[in-house]
Amino acid sequence: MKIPPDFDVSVYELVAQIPRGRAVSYKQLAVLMGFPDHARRVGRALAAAPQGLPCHRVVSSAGRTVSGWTAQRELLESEGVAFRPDGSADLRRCGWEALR
DNA sequence: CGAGTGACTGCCA
DNA sequence: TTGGCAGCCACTC
Repeated sequence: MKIPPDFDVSVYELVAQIPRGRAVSYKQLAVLMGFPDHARRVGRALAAAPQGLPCHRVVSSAGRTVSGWTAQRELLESEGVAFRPDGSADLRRCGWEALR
């Protein structure tokens, strides 16, 4: 499956829909948008994401915050996202579309 | 044009 | 449970 030119845009729109107090993994985003094998591509898209996008709500599948961005955890916590003692986001409780 | 790198994942020891 | 390793894709050197 090829990557459409509006792939990045789809990522942005999806991220913009993440409700406050929720977190999503790159893999989750890739799956929701129909590209389960392009989590890495999603990460690259977010690296170039425009300001104003709540990209801090996106973490790795293990719940790890973005490399080199320690403040991301603070932001999520201030929104009500639960974190584990090891410093990973609790996607089981605060995962978007994966909450149940 | 080949090699290296990264906001990733999943499998195996 | 934790750490190492191999696929993957796009971009830069």
